[in-house]
Amino acid sequence: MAVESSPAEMPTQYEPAAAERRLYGWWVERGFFHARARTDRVPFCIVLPPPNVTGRLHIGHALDHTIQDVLTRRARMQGFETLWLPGTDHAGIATQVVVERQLAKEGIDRRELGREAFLERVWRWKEQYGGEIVEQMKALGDSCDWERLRFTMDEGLSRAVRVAFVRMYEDGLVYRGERLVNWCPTDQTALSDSEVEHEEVEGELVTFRYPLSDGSGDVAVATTRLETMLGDTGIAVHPDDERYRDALGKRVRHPFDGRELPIVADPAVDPAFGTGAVKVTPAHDPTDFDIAERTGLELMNILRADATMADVVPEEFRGLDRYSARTRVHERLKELGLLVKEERPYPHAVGHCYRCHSEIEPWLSGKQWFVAVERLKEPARMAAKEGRVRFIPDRWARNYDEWLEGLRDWNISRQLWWGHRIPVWYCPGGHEFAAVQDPEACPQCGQADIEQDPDVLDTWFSSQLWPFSTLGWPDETEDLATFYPTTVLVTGYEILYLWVARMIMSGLYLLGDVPFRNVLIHGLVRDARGRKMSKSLGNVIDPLGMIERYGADALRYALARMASPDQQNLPLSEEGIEAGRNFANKVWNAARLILRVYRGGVPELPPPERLAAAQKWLLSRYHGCVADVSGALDAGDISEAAVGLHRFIWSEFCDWGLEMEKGRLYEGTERERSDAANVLAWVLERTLRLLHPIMPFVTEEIWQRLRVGESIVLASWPEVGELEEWAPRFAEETELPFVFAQELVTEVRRFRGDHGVPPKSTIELRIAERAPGRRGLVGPFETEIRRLAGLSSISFVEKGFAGSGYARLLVQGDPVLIPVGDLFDLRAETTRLREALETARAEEARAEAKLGNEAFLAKAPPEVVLKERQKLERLEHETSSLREQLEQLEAAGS
RNA sequence: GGGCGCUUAGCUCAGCGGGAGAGCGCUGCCCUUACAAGGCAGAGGUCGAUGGUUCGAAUCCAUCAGCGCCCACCA
Repeated sequence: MAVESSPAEMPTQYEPAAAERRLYGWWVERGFFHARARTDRVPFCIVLPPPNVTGRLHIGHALDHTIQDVLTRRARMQGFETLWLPGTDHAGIATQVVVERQLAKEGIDRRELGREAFLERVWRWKEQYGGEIVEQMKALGDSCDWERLRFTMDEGLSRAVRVAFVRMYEDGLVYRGERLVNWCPTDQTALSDSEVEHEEVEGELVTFRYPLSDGSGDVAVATTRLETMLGDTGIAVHPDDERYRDALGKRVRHPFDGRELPIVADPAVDPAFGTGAVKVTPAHDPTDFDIAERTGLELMNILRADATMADVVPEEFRGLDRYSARTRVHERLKELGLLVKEERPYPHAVGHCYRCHSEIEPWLSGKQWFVAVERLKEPARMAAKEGRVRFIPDRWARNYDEWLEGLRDWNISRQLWWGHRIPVWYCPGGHEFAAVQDPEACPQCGQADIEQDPDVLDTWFSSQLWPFSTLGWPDETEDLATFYPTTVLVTGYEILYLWVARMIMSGLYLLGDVPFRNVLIHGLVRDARGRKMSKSLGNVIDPLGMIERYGADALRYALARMASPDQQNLPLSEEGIEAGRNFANKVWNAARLILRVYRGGVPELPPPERLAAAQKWLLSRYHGCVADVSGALDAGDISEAAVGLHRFIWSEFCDWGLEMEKGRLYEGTERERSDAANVLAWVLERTLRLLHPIMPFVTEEIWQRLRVGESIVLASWPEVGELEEWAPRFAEETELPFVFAQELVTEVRRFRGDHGVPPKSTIELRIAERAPGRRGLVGPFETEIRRLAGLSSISFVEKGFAGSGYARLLVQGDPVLIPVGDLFDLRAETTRLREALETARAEEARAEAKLGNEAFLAKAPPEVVLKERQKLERLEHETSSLREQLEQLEAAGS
């Protein structure tokens, strides 16, 4: 799809919308993003953290995807066999809840519908909305291999889940047990520890008394969840607590149902806290559960699945929800005079459901499935310690390690319907077995009326297999052989434990190797759910709206610019995206200029002896840019790369590089024009390639107009070594003269501005040579200086030159004289020079003091001392010049 | 309760041992044939506080203050 339009047809403003759609479709059609498993190239692979199938792309995805696409596109240009594998997650709870809500609007409860009909509804929902996020990824420009698109409930991935489960089951790593679980009363399912978010709430701590049943007094206990006292089955004190020595073995009487609760001793009780006595509610508190196990206290489950009071509690509380029950218990204790103390507010952390945000109840929900993590965690810790998995930034490695160290068994059964059903069957004969294929009968006793476990697996159970299940595991596919372990995983830190750590454990266990060699962890964009952050920027930023308005490149640039690995919070504003849009437009217009003078084809650099100093300068700056960008990307610092490109393109290439070529381009000889055009096109073409991973569309759009190849997607990544031979020489040759030229031009422009001298009136400039060699400094850039500063001529005068009617500027200590005639008011300039003299003198004094310091001379490295000497020399030169100028001015003015 | 991070220009952040930087915002001038989504010039900071190490500290160390995040079964 070579672009046929000529430069003249390039509008003055870049228009992203049409270009993006056209280019993306063409890229996919040409198969540029498709990776081959049979390859001689070195593989590079990223698997996309699968977004929820029914989700919409939010700004957090946009960031995550931008980083991945930058790495992917660059790897492709570097010649790797590059695979970015996309896919979506069925997101068990999240999706089920959405569909349930949908049904609720129609007045239907999922239980009425039945499991199969309900699942049909979910699948229909998935078909309807499941593709949306894929389309949105395309709008962003994600260069995924769409031929490999996966979904966690695909046939292949479902089989991977079963194989993994069965293998772990048979290996004793998956077991079934009855323990307290984190129960969400709203979603009515168990959750793993990782799915519980602890948050501070302003609670209350209520202390009340249990009367001893022998009438010899009472025992005070405290709680933040007063309603749980209905399920108390004992009181515990520390075994060594003197205060309760006599109470041990006695009983207290429950004030509402008269049950007698034993007082037991357990070391888990902290005698220093509160009264030193703890009410024990084994069925509703993990610590209490453990105490009960050790001391033999009974379990009393007082909650129903929806967190209302069960029938075991006294009638007056029955059916109340937990909060009403709390109030009611409070009232009744007060009536009975058993309340001792109320502390309110009493801030403490309470677990909340990560999906619906209800308060979690520790609850006995019958038997649940668990993964025993003891044997999994050590290999995973070792892999990080030995560097087989590298975290970027590496401080996450420590968090990872400590999390694994404290990890407890993982509850994987969910009381949901949407998900991978647990592949375990039970037969009336009491046998239990796991199978990859649906069995017809019990393998032990042959009975046919077997029943499958009703629960489904935690979504993260399938997610943990993602880096290899997507590549074909458990089959030994070519994809798996080529691309596993993958190169890098890119993700936010919020799912480091939920997901990343588990992939490492399962990859090591099931395949014997880590799933990825690097984990690039980025910060969080202030997100769409309006989550905290006191300094909220206000409204949610919708990536798609931004793409429509400013273009995908603009959004990508804004995100890339923030994506520094060290940053945890990545604030994004619409102004930032606007800046991205402006940048794209800047590149576009630089290209417009060049395309007016460059005919297309592969640019060729003129031989070095034909290069103007300005061209050598530009080439050496370009060389620095390649090194910076490559270095930044190697270190995973997308931000650094984006900022470096912006600086080079805008402040160096456009502001000076292009401006300095205009003379040759518009007024030069035929050869000068052609050489200048080639140099500019050469730098532009390579710069586009450097920028392409971040801003794929505008770079392709321009690159094709340069007619250097089919697509920039397949172009090679610019070599740092390309100018290795010349760049240092160019830099050395041009650096000092360029800085002088730049300062001179700026000073003259400032002078024009301050005194209203219009750009069109040319100036005959004189430079008083104070030091030898100034002519040599001006020479290489003389024509450029004249053009940019609007000078008709530059001449040199002796240093004592004392003509009147001149304004006197100072450039690097050299007096620069601008003829201004008799009517010109020089007072402003005089003031300016005075101020300049003052600062220069202050700096001079500082340098003198430093060089007069013996310790400095003795201990500072020689190059620092040398630098300081040069600085002092320069300042001396400058102050004496300034004094002289002032004298001249005063003489002329008087 | 444990751990991590942040505090630099009005805003958002780079710099992490040797002369305070960027983007946006602000001020002035300019529709100069690449770009007004632009050009040119400019204003603006005792680098959170205190103490220490050092010839030299925004940069290293300690303490403190404020902010944020992660982890955590103290009623």
